[in-house]
Amino acid sequence: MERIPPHPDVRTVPLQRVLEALVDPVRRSIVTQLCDAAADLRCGGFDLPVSNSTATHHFRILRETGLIRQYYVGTARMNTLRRDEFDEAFPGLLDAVVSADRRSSGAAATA
Amino acid sequence: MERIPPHPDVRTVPLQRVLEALVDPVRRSIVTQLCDAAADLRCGGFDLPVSNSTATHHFRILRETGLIRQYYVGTARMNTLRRDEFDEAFPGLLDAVVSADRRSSGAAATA
DNA sequence: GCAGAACTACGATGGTTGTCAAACTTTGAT
DNA sequence: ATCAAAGTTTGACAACCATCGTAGTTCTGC
Repeated sequence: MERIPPHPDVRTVPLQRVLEALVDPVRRSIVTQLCDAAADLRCGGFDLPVSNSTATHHFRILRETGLIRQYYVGTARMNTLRRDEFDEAFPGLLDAVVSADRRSSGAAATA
Repeated sequence: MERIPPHPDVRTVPLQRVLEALVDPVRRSIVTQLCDAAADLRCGGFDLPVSNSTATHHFRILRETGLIRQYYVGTARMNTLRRDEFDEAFPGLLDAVVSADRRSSGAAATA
């Protein structure tokens, strides 16, 4: 039996849904961390300021928005960024958001 | 006496604020219409599905986010897109959002 | 000066949503 | 078989925000 609900076709996801997904700082942090990571990450492998149940909620929204793909490895739920598919559906958006997010988060020394 | 509150320096506006501004469909419609318009538009010149007072609310948020600049001409409040400044602060973001928005709104015939 | 046009400001309200704790499920190891 | 680990699900709660109507402000024209 499948433990993970089906992933949507990103091209059918409306822009509204995408922006609603990316407007939340926690979800944006997930996306950014996934973008910076060399490999896929399990849910518990993220640095998040919320409880487990809240994190689950955010992962679900990202999955339903078509931003991430989830799959199980043992008891660990892995997450991968659906970059290519998403870029095709929303060209330039992920790059712009993630880049701006990195500037914001890593804003410390500009000298 | 100034009738319009001061406009922020776009570079000081956090990404969070920008996304919160762009996530609202009415505000995104304002930005898109402004993008498509040849000249500046007065508040009453937009095609919006909300009351006047609500529209004012949205214009204020866009101004405070640094996306639009407002100025009076008689009794008419004019609006202009701060494209260059915004693009410098958030490269690629406006383009990605407006492009995707146009695809969504104008989605009718693909034949 | 007065009327009207064009917006804005002010409360008030309703719906949405991010948050948590507690209980549950599934898998892997002992 | 049992136990722990890793997440999920459910229900409840609080905060935020888009929306509206009404009243107010500023300018133009007569």
